[in-house]
Amino acid sequence: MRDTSAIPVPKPETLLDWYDRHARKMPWRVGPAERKAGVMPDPYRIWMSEVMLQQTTVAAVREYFLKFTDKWPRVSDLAAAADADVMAAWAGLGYYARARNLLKCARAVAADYDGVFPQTYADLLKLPGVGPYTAAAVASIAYDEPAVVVDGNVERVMSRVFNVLTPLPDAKPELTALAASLTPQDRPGDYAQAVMDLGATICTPRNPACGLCPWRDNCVARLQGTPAELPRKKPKKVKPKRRGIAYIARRVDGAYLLETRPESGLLGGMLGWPGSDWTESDPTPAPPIRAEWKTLNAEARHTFTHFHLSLTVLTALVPMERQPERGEFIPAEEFDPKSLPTVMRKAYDLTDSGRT
DNA sequence: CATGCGTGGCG
DNA sequence: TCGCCAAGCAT
Repeated sequence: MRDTSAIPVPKPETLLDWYDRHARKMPWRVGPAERKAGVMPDPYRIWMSEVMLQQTTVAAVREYFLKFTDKWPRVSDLAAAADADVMAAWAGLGYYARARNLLKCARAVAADYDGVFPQTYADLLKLPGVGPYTAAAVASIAYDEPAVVVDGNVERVMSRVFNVLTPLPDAKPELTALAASLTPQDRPGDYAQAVMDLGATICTPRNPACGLCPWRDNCVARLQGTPAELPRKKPKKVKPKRRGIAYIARRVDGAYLLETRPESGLLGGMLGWPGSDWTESDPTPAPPIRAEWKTLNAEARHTFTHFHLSLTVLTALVPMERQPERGEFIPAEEFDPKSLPTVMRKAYDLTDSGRT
């Protein structure tokens, strides 16, 4: 193996210089030039963006961020919102516990902190839906506290620069310590965003653009010729296949029979079609209302984090006076398929109404 | 502490 | 078509 002991440890200043020239523009971001001029970001908007960005791409977050901050410009506005409105606005973004915690957090800030976000890592960490990453990101970006920000980008950059061969998640403490060793006292917020920009645009999972990297002469994995092999990860489990039945009942006045799912668990708190459990064996029929159910030809296919789902969709037209055993009828003018989680919208899209 | 928890894009 | 992946958190 090549002797890498002579490779200099990377300097945060080098990355910050790169960030000054290449920072990506985002709706929630205060750019490096503005930031140097003394402009501070709105903690509410930083927190909102960070929660949305948890395990989610910038491209997907953009429109949701604009929608949320337009509807609810301040944390007090969000705190006063109805649960169903927030869940409906979040529909399609995934990981719905984030939306429930977002609202809980806004209400906690309004009630316990007089509508002003706490300003330290330690206090931020107490908020619902705010873990080590988000607390550090808000503390550093919104308040310039030199907190140690460790997300997937940072893990990837650190594992390559320092050639960490331990697979994740075991490597997490080591990578966190390495990240801490580089976190500067000066401009910690810009530095945190710089590492994430580097990971997103240069130090990418596949085909990293090492030639353009400001730390190219400090990266042990690059000097070894193996940056794309890092970080190593423990093998994942295979996703089982499950099946289920969804019942889409439309009343003659156009109202749809829907139900709000339980607060916890899969798609918790979201609106959905009544149906069977989703199981690996044959699903047990469970029609929510007496009707002449017709099975659609196509099935709705969807993959969740930990299983594949194939959903058989049944439809029926029911008379006004018929009472459902589960769920409630939502008037046609209040029904918007965009307020459904994606699997439920896919089922709707298979119906005659959904295709028109 | 391993597991549950979405979605869309990309190679 | 398919596995991997993206600014993680709660339990």
